[in-house]
Amino acid sequence: MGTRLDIDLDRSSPVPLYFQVAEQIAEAIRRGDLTPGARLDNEILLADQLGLSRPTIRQAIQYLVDKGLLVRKRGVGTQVVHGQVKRSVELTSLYDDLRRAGQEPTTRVLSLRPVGADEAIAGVLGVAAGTEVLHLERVRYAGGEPLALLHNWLPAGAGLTSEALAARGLYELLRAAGVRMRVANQRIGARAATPAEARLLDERRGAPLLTMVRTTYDDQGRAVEHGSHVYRASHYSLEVTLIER
Amino acid sequence: MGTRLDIDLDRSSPVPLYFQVAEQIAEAIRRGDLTPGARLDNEILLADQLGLSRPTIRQAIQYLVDKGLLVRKRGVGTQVVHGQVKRSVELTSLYDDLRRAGQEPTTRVLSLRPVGADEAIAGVLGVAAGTEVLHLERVRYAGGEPLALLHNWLPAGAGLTSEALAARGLYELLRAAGVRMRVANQRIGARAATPAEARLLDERRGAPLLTMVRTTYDDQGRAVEHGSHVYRASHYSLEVTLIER
DNA sequence: GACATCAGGATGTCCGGACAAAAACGCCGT
DNA sequence: ACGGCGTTTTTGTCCGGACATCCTGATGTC
Repeated sequence: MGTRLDIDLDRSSPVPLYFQVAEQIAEAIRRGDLTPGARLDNEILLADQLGLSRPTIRQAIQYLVDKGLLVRKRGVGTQVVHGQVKRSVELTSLYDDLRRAGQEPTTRVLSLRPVGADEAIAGVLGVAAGTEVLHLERVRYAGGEPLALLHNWLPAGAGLTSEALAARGLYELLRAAGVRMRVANQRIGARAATPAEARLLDERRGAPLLTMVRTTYDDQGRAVEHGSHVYRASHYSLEVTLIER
Repeated sequence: MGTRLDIDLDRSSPVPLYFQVAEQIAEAIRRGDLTPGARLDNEILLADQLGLSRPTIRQAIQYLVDKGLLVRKRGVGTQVVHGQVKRSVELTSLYDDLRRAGQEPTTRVLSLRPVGADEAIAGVLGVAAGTEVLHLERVRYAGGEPLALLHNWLPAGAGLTSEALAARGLYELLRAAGVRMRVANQRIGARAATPAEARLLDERRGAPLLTMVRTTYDDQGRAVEHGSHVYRASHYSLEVTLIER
């Protein structure tokens, strides 16, 4: 039944076999070799064709099911999901999003200095009140227009400089510094622009702004970054994809 | 090392063993028996204690890692994640959220009738333009105050009545009708209230509103619901948790 | 012809074992 | 006292098999 996939495995590679399989199936879907609704061969047959065991195949398929690319149904089989589920959502920053959209974002750093954490900031970052944390204030531009006003607080000032921040995104710099971000909690709302915000963002006073307060945690659940951002609603919206397991 | 968990298994239950284990570990974390940072016994020991095999234990732990409750590190062990990662995000509706928050939501159905799908709606629902779809317009109240104006389009009018919608949430009704929602794509933005919206929501004209356009798909990737909603920004915000795998 | 029953096919769950790789620890020499 | 090396611990990956459960379609009966 199934479209005969040709998947080649490299057993000497450090990349796990299940991952090699998953990637090549995903690639076949992207390429269009596997069209939406197409049924994969059953797991046992697939395992046989590739010379792998069924658990390994299952692990590969499960990985793609979690990503929303495949759908399994007991007694029926495994199919490529119908409809284009825009794959997105990873832990990205505004900068990443803009870059991917082909825009050329620029950044103006308004402020970059250590401050004593007040009660609220200390609470979310999980440090004692009064501890020195790095406070960061930036304006992000895209296409020559101001887009967002970004406030961030970070526990350990990991060697961030104004120059680096002007050229690259915060998340990119943190990742390069070896920080492994894993969980982010975001609260999204809206409110009217204050006069100061309106001036910085080239909007009328009282214009609707999209607000996002986010705290990002690493592997260990330690807060690595806390941000309070406002976006020009007329120029930006957020996209989120949820997958129920 | 680990705090001795007592987990009891029911092998005659139809609930999978790995799920029984996962639930009881999660419960121990919620209860505080397992504090953040606490190390679990290693997988082999755990399997031995419970009389299960290692793969089963691994499946249980993996489930909790995916949910963001545990963290695994090779050579180290499995720990309860530090910091409270507010668990949320499943595919819920505004109604569910309010109920969980202890509020008593009410709904006024403004309109409930079949309409011919225009180009845009037909596109997102995956039907031919002009096909009859159910259009639904509601105002949601909480604590006696209007909170949101909800517009929805559904492909097959699955026996929805005004009475049912006044008493329960749309998602609840769909689930009860056997619809299995799995993926949702949301775009979140903000804009100023139109005069009509301001009147319905008891806001001033031009007040900032949070907007959300969502399309929900089932197992097969078929669209089951499309909604365009506006929320009073002064009374509501959205919370989203992202977990990177 | 319609409904109930049965068989086949597929995924779901679970077991037991084996080796690899990464991280932490202790030992030892300098 | 310090640094390097090997050992131990623990999770990561992979195998092969067994039975359960669910869905679908065909068969058979009324």
